[in-house]
Amino acid sequence: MSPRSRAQFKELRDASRQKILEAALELFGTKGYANTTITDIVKKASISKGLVYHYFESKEDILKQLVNFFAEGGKEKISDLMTGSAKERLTKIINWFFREMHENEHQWSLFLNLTVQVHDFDFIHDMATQKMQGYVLMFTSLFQELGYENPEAEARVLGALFDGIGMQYYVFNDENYLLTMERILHEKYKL
Amino acid sequence: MSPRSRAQFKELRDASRQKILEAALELFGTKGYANTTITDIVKKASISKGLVYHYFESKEDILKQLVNFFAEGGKEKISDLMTGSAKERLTKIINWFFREMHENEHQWSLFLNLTVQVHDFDFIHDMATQKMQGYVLMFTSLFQELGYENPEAEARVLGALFDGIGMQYYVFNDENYLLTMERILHEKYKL
Amino acid sequence: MSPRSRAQFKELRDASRQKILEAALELFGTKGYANTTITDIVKKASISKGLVYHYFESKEDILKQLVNFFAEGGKEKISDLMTGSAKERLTKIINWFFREMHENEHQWSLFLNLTVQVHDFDFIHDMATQKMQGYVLMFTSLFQELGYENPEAEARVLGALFDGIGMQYYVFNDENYLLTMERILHEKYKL
Amino acid sequence: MSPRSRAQFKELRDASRQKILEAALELFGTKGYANTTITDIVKKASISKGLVYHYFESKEDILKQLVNFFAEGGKEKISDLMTGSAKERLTKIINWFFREMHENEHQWSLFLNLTVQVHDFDFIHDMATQKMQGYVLMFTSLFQELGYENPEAEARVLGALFDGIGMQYYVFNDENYLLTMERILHEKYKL
DNA sequence: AATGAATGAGACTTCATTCAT
DNA sequence: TATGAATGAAGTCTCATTCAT
Repeated sequence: MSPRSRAQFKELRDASRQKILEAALELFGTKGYANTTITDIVKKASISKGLVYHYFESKEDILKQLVNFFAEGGKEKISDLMTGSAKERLTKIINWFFREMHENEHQWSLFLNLTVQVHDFDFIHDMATQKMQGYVLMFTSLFQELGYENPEAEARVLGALFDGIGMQYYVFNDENYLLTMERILHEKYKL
Repeated sequence: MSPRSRAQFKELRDASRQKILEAALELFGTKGYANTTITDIVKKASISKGLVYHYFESKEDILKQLVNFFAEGGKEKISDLMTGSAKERLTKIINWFFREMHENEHQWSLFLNLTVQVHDFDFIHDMATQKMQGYVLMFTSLFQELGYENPEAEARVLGALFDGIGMQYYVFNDENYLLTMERILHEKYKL
Repeated sequence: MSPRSRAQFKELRDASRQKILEAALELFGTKGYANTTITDIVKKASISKGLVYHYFESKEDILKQLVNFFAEGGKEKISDLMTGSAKERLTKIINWFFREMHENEHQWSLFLNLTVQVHDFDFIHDMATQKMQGYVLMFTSLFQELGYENPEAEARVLGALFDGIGMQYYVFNDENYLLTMERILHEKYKL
Repeated sequence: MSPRSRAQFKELRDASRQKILEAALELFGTKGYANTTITDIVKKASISKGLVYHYFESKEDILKQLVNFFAEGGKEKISDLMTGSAKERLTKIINWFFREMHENEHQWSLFLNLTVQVHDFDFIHDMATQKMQGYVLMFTSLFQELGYENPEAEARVLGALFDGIGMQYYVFNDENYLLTMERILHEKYKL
């Protein structure tokens, strides 16, 4: 596991809550939500079964809180990237994407899992839709500043690329794939 | 009375098998494999529970046979696309991708689902890896013929784009998204 | 399989009925009644499932007819043994027991199986009880003629011995065990 | 409130495990393993279905643990019988056999059942074979000490007799049968 | 805040039996 | 007499959740 995801929940006051979320993140991300049992989580977190239901209403509630946590955190991180020239910002965004992908593997594979199960959880569907649309808007204005002829088209391409790269990384599970694609994107956008 | 003829029995068998596979495809594709129960399949196919096990060894066997069926079918279609000039072939491939996406929604969402559950089923992992690598090789030689400076990079981009577009279509569930992206790709590759 | 059990059902008119009973005998005897499925029987008999229910009302009915068949047959054989001097008769009976044991393995292991499931099938319980009591009576008069001090006691011992030997043969599954025990019984009764 | 203490939990566990094993013993013994359902056990033990799987991995595991439990217990008892003169020991063994038969009916009928299903469970076959051979060895040296002409033959006879008597008791289900046979054995061996 | 035993709905699967021809 | 597809009740087992302390 990467150093960052280890510490992701530090800000939470309760140690048990932290441990549950950490365990759930890794398990949901690797085995999938449906294939992860409360017992799995409990074992990995080294706490008792009952305690889970002290902090969370249900299994789905763990998922919700997990998603909310990252959704909140995501916003902050993204806004950090929005300073500097258009070129600098694009560079930052692309670098950020690959760094996140690499360092917070579980988080991203969880999101991939959830996205696919989008129709089972309304809150996921809403979040995913909003996020994707947000990215497109952001990228559009970026490519506009960079003088691209069809900025929205390029924004949509980049959005789809991010998703596609995430997916292929998940399947290949090969760090070199990430490095290759990062280089390719840098060249593509002349960064 | 004399028993049914061989042909009659085969008809019955094929019809039932077909009903089961069709129901399973739609359900696995929309709800995901894990969230689909045999009872769901049985209800949608309007048959009895026992009959499923007359034709399939297990729930996983239904999945395997579904995947095999499409994997076989897919090969033929793809080879049809490999004639004509490089530009024609690229056009055909892109058109084929969007048409398939649109017409065989359930099949593609099933593949998406499975790809994400790649680590649960070995046969899926193997198939997905091979398929992705196959596409990259095919696209690479295509872009080479088209005189692209870095054909492999462009091939990887297109491969990732297909996956990414598939994913976003799955989430948005909006036909316009497909139309938009198809137009964008045509412009991007000047087709 | 022994030559005799192959031909056991020859006297039945219907070939299919014969095949079903033969298959059921072997399967019930080796795997037990509960662990044998109609499909098992059908496969071994090379007939169709439906046909079983043409000849037999139910799975239990197959068992009943099987048991009846041997119960009837058994009576005849036994009465053949009841001629000659007491010593000759005892010799014949003991020889008969070991020969049957050896040649009609399936039949005897079926009876062993059934005896143990005596409480599930009333007709078995009745038959087993009667058979055992019949043997004791027969043996008693035999040992009386032979001048044994306590003929009934010796009869009960021999009855229990037959059952015990049958059981141990079933467990050991070793022909030498039968030979050894036959010799021992001959010596014991000075035959 | 504070959680239950270790000791309290252990008490709960032991009580439940005990209830399940007791119920299973009686049911497996009377109806047979195959004819006993988990629901039967659960009803007799007045617990929930899920709890069975909290303590046992599977239905077969219940059987295994039952058998192990008695196999362990059996060893101790047997060794208690091996003191004193040869005549005393034989007396003790025979008395022990009939007492056990009478007092632990369910256990012995379970063993009878299992012995007959010997070919379905490897661990049963091994146990049964070993046990039978062990008895023969023990009885042989005993009859040797007692000066019998052919001690091994007599040992085999007694071994088979025990099995046979057990079987007949199971069928007749009559206490008088046991009393009769016990008297007969005492006379037979002049105890 | 914490434990882990206990519950029960529901999942997958099996199989004796029936049905249509 | 014969076939084999079709049924559905019932079996084993899983697991999110609750309960008692």
